[in-house]
Amino acid sequence: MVDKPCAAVILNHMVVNRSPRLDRVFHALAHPARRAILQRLAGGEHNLSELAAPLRMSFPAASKHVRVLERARLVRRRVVGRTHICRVEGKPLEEAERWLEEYRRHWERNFLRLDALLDQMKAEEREKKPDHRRE
Amino acid sequence: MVDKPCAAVILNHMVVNRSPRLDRVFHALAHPARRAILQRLAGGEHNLSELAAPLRMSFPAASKHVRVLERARLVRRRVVGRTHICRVEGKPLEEAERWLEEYRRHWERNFLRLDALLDQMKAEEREKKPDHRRE
DNA sequence: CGGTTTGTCAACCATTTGGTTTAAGTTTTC
DNA sequence: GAAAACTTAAACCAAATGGTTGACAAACCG
Repeated sequence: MVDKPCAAVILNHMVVNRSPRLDRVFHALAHPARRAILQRLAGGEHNLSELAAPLRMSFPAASKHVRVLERARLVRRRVVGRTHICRVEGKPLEEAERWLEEYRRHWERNFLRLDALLDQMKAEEREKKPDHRRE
Repeated sequence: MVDKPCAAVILNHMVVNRSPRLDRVFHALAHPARRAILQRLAGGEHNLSELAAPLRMSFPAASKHVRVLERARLVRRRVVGRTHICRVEGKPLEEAERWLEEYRRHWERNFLRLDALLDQMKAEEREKKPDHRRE
């Protein structure tokens, strides 16, 4: 009852491919303030005050953004004295990059296959044009 | 009045580095249903009914997800008759990948620099240890 | 023509997000 | 010990998200 036979093959990979970690990573990257924080941290460690200073928002707001980055495991903090020092973490980003890479790979492979199919159809049409079936 | 001199250099790149397109792309990728739609579309074109079928949600909900993907320019639709046929678009994803790549580059370069700094500090400490200053 | 398929729109709802302000908790410093 | 620095917590708010249902508009098929 699936719409098309070729769709069933693809369904192996999806239906509901839950991945809360990936959700959190992409969501964390979806806000300019959080990307700014990450870019800042890419230059080295900073505490919360330093991170919040250039952002045009209140300190608690910036603190919440850092917390979002932590939930996505993109940032880790260590508390030394009264300051909370943050640094970036690489592994979660790798997963996101891997998803994008696989997506692109799948997509480009399909394009090649589509080109081949079009060539084949063109060749078939050249040989026998009497058989006229739509769809 | 900026906290540290080295911070001012980095501030060129940020403060408020608005990029609504990037926001939309990452936000679009942050939901499992939308990633599933993209993976499905990576295998070829589909209309809305086909996209909505495997998703455990109402048709209008799925339609909204496709609309989010369209606003992010990750998906384009063409209307033929009563069916809306969707296909993936590659360029916006490239921008996201570029951001991730630059972020990683910046971050890894800093790690190298940090290693060099640690070596230098170790060497200095070896030569003259009388100067004992905390921080 | 009438019914079915395909899809949108509008209204509604619960939850999350992103922001604020004010208060409170720890360290450090003087 | 008092003040200042660095953060969190709590209360609150507006807007966005993610989902539902029901009504409607086309387009296709019989």
